[in-house]
Amino acid sequence: MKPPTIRDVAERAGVSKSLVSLVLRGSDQVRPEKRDAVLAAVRELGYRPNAAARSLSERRTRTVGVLLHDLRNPWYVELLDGLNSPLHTAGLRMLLADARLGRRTGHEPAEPFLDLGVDGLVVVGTLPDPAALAPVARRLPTVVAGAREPAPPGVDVVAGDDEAGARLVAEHLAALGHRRIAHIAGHGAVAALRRRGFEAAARERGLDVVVEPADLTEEGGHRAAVRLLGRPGRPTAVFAVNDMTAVGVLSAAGELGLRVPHDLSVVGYDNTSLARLRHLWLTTVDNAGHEVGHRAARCLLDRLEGRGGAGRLHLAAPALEVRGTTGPPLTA
Amino acid sequence: MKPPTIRDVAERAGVSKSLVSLVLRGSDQVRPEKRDAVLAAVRELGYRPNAAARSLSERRTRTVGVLLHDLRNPWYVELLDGLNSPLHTAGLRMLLADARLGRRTGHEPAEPFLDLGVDGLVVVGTLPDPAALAPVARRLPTVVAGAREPAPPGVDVVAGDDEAGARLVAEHLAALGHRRIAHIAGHGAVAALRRRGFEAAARERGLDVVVEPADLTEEGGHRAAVRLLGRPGRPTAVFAVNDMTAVGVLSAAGELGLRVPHDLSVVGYDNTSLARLRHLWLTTVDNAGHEVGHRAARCLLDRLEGRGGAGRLHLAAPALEVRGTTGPPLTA
DNA sequence: GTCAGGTTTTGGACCGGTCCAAGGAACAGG
DNA sequence: CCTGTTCCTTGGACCGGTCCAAAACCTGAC
Repeated sequence: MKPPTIRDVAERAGVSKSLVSLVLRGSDQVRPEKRDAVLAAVRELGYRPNAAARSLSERRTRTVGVLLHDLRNPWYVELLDGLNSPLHTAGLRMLLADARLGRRTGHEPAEPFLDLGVDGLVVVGTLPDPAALAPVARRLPTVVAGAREPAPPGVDVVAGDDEAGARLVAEHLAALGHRRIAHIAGHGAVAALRRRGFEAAARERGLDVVVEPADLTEEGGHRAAVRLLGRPGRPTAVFAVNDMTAVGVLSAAGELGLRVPHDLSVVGYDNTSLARLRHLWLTTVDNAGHEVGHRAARCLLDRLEGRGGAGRLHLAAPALEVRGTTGPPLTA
Repeated sequence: MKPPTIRDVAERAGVSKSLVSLVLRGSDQVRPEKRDAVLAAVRELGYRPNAAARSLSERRTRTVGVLLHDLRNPWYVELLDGLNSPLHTAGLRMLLADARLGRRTGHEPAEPFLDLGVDGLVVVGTLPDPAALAPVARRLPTVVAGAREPAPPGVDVVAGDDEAGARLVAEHLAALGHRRIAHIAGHGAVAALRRRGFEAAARERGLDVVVEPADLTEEGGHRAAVRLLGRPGRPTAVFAVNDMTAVGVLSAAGELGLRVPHDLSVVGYDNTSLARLRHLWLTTVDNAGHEVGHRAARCLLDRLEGRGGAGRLHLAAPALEVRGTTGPPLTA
């Protein structure tokens, strides 16, 4: 009835439990005939190693915790995919948790991971309270992926190069002939970088930039766009801090009777599935989520192998994804 | 250097490790002064129980595995939320895995959970291979949430009542005065139920129903809509099998010069965040994801407490969410 | 036939908890 | 003061693996 243990296997194969353990861990110090006997017994009994026992004695779990900022934001999906394959080939499994789901309980979101004894931690996106990460990072190899907030010492940060991505947008709009452009800005470190890159590149090209703050929602984008487009001397192009906000701009434009891209060009950021909807077909910036995930995994693996050192910053090159919401300005 | 164990705490508090264990498990058989001494020692040493050791000796992990069909489909987010709170109050943690991420390796997706020794399993959405669930379900209390495929014996199924939801749509369109309506159908058990409920309710009201097959993507919805709306005698309303498909219908309508809802009413299903975008503002059916998750959690908890029995089917009542894409037909 | 040297195999300690039977303390009644 | 209870504590076995030092087994050489 009870699942078989290594000792049951040993008895069946007529060897000691130590030998079974050796075989299961792939030692080459075992005579082939014994190995076969053990493997046969394993098969016959349907033996599965007990992960709890193993991690108890090995003092590691072969598991890394992945703390997601918010499952509702789908931009991280690609990142997870990139994270998964290097970890998997290294024999590590991923364990996901949503920082928001746990928050209600008042606990520090990474705590379950600490209790579970994961070997490492990947934080995806911006945490509600980045400072809370420090005590965890002291005990656990930690990598932050997709956020740019200042990280505790010894933590690697991997992210897309938001400043460069925003410059791509400015260059694209300038090349189309836009002279008067707006940026709908957000809060947080990532948004600040996007704004900075965009403003710098636009100014270098002598463009007029007006910045309007918003939160990172569709609603916020809509409100900001209404303010922006209702004023005299309205811009011919808008760069929104993310795709969600850009969708808000699109709906505001529609309500104001502006056709996109004829009367107004709109650019988002993140290349979420939203932007790929043919109904929206939003020009946006792809921030190389897969690449970010891949490099975050490599960073973590490095640290797990003992190569510690100070936290480094890795940036992946973003790419402009030109779709249907940008074109030359009306006056050009 | 090493994290403190229960024995370190015992030594510090001047008691035996057994007493520490009693205190930590909240026994009332302990004299208050000893309890305080133990708790103080725990605090001073920063002791955290070792989950691996605990599950090894308790023979359970206080963890349930949640197997997601596909992280890219966001409809399950609400469901997860509903799942989380009952489990959390029962002292169980959730462990997420994506069936697609692991599939590449050729392994059965629930296997990592088996090795990890989770106490129960929640399968969210339709699995690539439902039959693969049977061997797992024999070993583990299992609940399927949000799918309607036939489940192995002893597995509870919790889902929204898709047939009833689809009836709501038919009633809504009939009440608006539509007489000639179309359904864009999908594959799978859920899609079949939606189609059945819709057709039955429409026929009862003497409506003309034409059904067009599609896959469950935006692209598929678009193509189906083009076929449907290009023919003579086109319907005045379209009920799409899900929101994604409905968005495809919207874009097709736009390209054909049909205004929504003036020339064409469109209804989706799932009430995803997509439908809530004011740019789309899609009339849709909310399938009570939170409720489904909640009831799935209760089912699992019941089974964990030994109340086994045959698998039951629980249906949650869906609700129509009327937004901007439905209205009276032109001819009415 | 014995022995050195290498290869396989094994028993037992250990990882950090839980659990239980038995031991000790305290207190009431005789 | 002794005894029987009740209440609190404790030592030690156990969960199912890993790991290591020592034992057992070979092999070829002398």
